[in-house]
Amino acid sequence: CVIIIDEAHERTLHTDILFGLIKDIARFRSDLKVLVASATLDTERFSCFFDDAPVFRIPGRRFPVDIFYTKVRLYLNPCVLVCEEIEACCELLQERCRRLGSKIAELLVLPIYANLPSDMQAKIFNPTPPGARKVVVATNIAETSLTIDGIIYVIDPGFCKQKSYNARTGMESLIVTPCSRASANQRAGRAGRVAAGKCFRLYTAWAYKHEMEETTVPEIQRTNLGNVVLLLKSLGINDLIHFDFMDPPPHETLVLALEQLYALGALNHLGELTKLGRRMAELPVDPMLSKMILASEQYKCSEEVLTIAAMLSVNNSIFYRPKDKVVHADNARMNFVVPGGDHLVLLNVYNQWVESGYSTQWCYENFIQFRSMRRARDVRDQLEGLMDRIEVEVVSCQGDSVPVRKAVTAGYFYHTARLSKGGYKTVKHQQTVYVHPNSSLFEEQPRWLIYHELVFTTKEFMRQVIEIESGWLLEVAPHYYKSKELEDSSSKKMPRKQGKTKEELG
DNA sequence: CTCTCCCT
Repeated sequence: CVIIIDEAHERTLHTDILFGLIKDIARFRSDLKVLVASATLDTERFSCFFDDAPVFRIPGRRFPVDIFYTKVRLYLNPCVLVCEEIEACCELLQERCRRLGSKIAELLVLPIYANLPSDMQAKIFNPTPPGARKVVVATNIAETSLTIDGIIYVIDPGFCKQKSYNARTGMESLIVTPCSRASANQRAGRAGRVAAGKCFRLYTAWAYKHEMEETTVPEIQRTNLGNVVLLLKSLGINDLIHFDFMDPPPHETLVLALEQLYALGALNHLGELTKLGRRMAELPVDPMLSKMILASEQYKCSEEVLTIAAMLSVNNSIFYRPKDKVVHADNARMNFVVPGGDHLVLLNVYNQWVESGYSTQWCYENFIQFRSMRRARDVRDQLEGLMDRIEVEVVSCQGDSVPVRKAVTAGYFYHTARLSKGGYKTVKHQQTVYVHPNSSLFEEQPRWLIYHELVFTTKEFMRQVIEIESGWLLEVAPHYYKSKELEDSSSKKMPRKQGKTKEELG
């Protein structure tokens, strides 16, 4: 039996988990052969992790790429770095071309990024007309995920946008950071696929050598580990603090994940998986989402909650808002607003799309991204298929929003915010947070809110919020909230302290 | 008063 782990250098969350599991299994399976394939040269790390496994070097078939550095660090126009980098950069280039007029040959400027509608993505593959040149302005989608034929020159600004996770506050953010040398080399390599090429790095040779990290920080060290911990527990791995990770995640991240799973009732006070936890682990989604789906059984609204879970899983890419049609797009979006909050708006969008017969035209007319809807439908189908296994009957609450909001509360009570004089504060950490301006509740400002996620961009924003009543918190999580902590007159609103230490839970 | 690196 042979297991191959390909693209190991990408160090995704899942390959890293696989490393740990396979190393463990290989110890008592002498018939098992493991082959780890990596495109980078840091083979020693992999070899060392797998008990000094032998290394084979397979030469690649690539053309040479000349690399040029600048004398000083060059930055793209600052506005390009601050917001909507790809679109802004395209506009900048096009404006320069207009000013040069007939002095230069025609230059096609084309953007590419994952959330760009597919028909616009397809343009980068069209053959360039004779005499013209093509510039593709890309995110790191072009670094790994797709290959564009005929690229001879690469310009590398030396930055990337990376997700980072703060386990103390449970907040994630996208931060522009210098990329690693491995990433820079991957980018340069894109110039040498069809012929000898050139790569222009907008930074100095010194910066490359001394300032950049050798490799990118693996995803496992900068993400929420809730579902990883639940998965490992369900596989019978109890001592996560001592699990053999190639690069262990921050201790606080593991502790927070354990703490949240305990609060959700997925783990008992010994850190063992409960019956509820076992059912939660059957669903390939984050623990809170999983708990929300399981709670929908009690409130007889699984039909609606499955849709909401699916819509929440396609991150913020449902509504299409092109720059030149902002007013139209915002009007279209307003037409979907229903009372109660964003989850119910998403439910409304999905249901109307179902009524349209899953129509592409309907999406186009309503400024909805078809690709995201199709993805939501796939996720929903997959989740619905698992309902049997976790013994949840698929039923509808027929338009009543209370059961739906209670089910959301049952999964997300950890994400409660309360309106006070200074604005919203999280109940857990008394952290000041803001309703995202895209939210349907942006102007309403209800007293009690549950947020789906907390993201830092220009401020600490709650994205996807739903209005709740404080009494529901007691109903769905009596073990977590005590009634007097929710009284309006009380000045301190703290959840009950959890007496479990990491040792007990780990 | 926003603003999306990538994938499951």
